[in-house]
Amino acid sequence: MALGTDYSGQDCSLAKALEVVGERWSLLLVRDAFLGVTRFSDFRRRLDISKAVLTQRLGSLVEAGVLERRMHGGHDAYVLTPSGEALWPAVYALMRWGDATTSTRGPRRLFRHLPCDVDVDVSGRCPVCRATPPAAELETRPGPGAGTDPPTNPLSARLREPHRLLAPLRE
Amino acid sequence: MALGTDYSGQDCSLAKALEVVGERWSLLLVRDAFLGVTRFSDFRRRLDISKAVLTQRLGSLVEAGVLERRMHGGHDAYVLTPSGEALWPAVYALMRWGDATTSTRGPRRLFRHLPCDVDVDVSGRCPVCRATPPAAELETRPGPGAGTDPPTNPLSARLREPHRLLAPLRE
DNA sequence: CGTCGTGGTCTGTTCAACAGACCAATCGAG
DNA sequence: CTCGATTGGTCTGTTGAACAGACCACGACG
Repeated sequence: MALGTDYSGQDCSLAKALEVVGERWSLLLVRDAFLGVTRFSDFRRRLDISKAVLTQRLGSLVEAGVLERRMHGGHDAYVLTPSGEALWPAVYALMRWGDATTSTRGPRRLFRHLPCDVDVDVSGRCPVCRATPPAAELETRPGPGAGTDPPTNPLSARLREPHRLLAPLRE
Repeated sequence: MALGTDYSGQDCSLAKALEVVGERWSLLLVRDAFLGVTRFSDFRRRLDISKAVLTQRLGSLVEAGVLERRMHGGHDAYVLTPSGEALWPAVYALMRWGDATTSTRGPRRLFRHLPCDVDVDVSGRCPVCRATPPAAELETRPGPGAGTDPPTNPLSARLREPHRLLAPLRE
């Protein structure tokens, strides 16, 4: 999308947002970052994306301030910045719409507000404390709409187990 | 994006959603549909998109059940279906993220909950009735972050005036 | 020392988006 | 009725992004 990525001349917040996260793969990378994926090769395993494009996407997300790249011994780690974490409501809303339109058995993934120990509602709000919790306070687990096939790789298996959002899966 | 539009093999609601609205232009078309745009030529005027691609995008949104095409005398009208209207929380969340990351003077557009006569908050909720109102109950107007240049065409000028979402601008 | 995993770059190909020409149907003005 | 403008497209040639896959440098491990 990159050439056209500049929806220039548009005085619109949505267009600005899409210039950053509207390209192919971008939001799926952000989603996996919320789930705890941090490494180049792990993003690749999850997404079946070409290396060149992954390099480019991670680079542009870093440049846009959505991800931060941390050198970490032998390997790198890409983690969400506060600005990237602020994408959570948008990611959640799109997931719920995807569930509503394509799943007959309910959400594929559920999110529990850890301090209150309840699942958030369809608008992302905690029914107990009535707040819209940030991703860091949520734990995710498969929902009734989740697929039944065995995961294709150990990484995806780990991502299916209940775990806190934003917690890196590897040190 | 269309070839790759099938994020196939992904058991993920976000991927399903992006297969429908993740292509270039799609969400901007949906945004304009919320603002009341219904006609082929009006989408074109707003978006500076090639005719062939617009034809294709409108077609795939209709096929996906997001838009409905109504023959209407000499011209056609594309209007949001209930499923399309359900995209409002996602569109709103992305707009707010776009504002937060690219606007220094606040939101470019504000949304008022008509029954309660108050602006909705950053999470899309009405501070009075505490509900997350559907788009049909909202009125929009320019916010403090809106651009100051004069609109490039009469259509965009009309879209700047306060008006109810989903209300067609033309009969 | 060989080999595996990591994190890339480079090359050739394919396919979607683009600009712009063209066109049939309809509508309003004269 | 005729003329021109508008609407809602289709078609063609070009460009550029995504893709598959080869290659490579570095470090860890056995």
